[in-house]
Amino acid sequence: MNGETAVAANRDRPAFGLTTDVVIFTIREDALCVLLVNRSREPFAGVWALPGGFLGPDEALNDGAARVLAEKTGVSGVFLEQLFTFGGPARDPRGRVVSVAYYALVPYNRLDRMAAVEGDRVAWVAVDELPELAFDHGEIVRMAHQRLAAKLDYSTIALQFMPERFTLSELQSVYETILGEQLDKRNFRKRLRTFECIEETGEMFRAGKHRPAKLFRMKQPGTVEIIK
Amino acid sequence: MNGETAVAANRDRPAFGLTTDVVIFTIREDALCVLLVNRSREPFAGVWALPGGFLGPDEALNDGAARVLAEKTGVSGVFLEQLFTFGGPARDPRGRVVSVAYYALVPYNRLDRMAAVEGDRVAWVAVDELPELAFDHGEIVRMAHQRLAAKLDYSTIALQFMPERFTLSELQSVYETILGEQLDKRNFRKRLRTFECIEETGEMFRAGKHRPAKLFRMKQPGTVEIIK
DNA sequence: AAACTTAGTGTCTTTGCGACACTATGTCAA
DNA sequence: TTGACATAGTGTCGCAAAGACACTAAGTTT
Repeated sequence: MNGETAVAANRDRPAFGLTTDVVIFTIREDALCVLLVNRSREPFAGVWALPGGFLGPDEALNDGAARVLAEKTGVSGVFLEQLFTFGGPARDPRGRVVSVAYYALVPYNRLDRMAAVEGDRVAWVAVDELPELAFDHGEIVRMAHQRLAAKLDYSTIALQFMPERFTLSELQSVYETILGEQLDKRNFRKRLRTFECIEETGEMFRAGKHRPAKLFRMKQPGTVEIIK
Repeated sequence: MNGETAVAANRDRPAFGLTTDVVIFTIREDALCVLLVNRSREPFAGVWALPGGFLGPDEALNDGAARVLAEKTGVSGVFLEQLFTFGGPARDPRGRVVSVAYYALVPYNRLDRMAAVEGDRVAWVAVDELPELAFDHGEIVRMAHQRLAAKLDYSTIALQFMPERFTLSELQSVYETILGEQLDKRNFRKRLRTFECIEETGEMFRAGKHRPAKLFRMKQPGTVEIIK
């Protein structure tokens, strides 16, 4: 054994491999999508998996997840939260690897340059059209989706998908996409008003051959408030 | 380096120490208490800390937490859930140790034999009278308490503190202790009825010089239901 | 038997949530 | 220029859940 370890390992204190895997969500064409990577190496070569990587010896968990996010998308400063830690003894055939899973939300307008990065090895895939994933990554995505949907009910997390300025119809569409059901326009806007988390910009958004929509912005971008 | 490691460590895959620390809650004398251990060894010798231990090389995370719980309390089969993973690079002066924190709920009647175990080294301490704790354990307890209180609102988790048979007043007292506020008796019972998770046993409980109370039991002991 | 202690019960009001339909304002084509 | 079209924007009513609120019931003790 010739590598460096961050802590001395012995019988009482075994050493573990530690990775952070990140479920990176965005919304594309009215579908909730996650970023997948096609594995080039064994184990699971050729199989789709979550982006992830081994944690650096002096790296905080959050920083490791943020690094994975930045490496794959070039994006930073977006919503990123710890999801759950997966550590079954048999989850990685290489040996004992524990994964601290995170999930991130990326506004759809921040993926412009992503097309360049995308090749055969990286793809955005709708969560309801997932292929078989490597390791236990399918379970991780399910849990992340569930957590995200639950948070819609009691927080303003959906705003983390929005660009700086957006219309109320766009925001409603985000809710509908994540929840997988249609919402009533008037009830949706009534409830939004009670949150008091967005405000009019005074600008209008023109698209297509119809009435323009007011543009809104978050009052406190980057913060997620808990509702009620 | 002469110990066994569960995965080969090298520059790309550093190895980490991995512990499970468990916030063991119970309710004693109308106070929400956690089990603390007085550390006998450095680091933080003489300082109170959460019970915890290094994960075995072939041990699942849940199993490690259950083992810690059983070692300190002799109790098993109670509510035990993963809370959060703490992995700051400087949280343990010995080196890089990542802790997967769990929390457990122990019914107050299952601590009878605990007095024997208790000595200078182990104690139940009310959460609002915590001393300074080792590592980042103070933060872990705060997060666990917050999670527990939040779950009262949307699940039947409080029943996990109850013995097999209990009165409605006892159950209400548990809610009040965790939330830190008084509840209205009639509204409390009305809401309980809608959960449909407990039933009368037909027995009565006599205590003191007053009217006896009906004894109830959970319909499905050991399960926590999500409400609404 | 009177005082004491906790158990147990129902109504009314307020509030949040869901169902529901029409007008407003722009573009485009005839 | 006008009529057709497409999306933006707006308010009421009914119901169900939640909160405020006070008295009677059934034991024990003196």
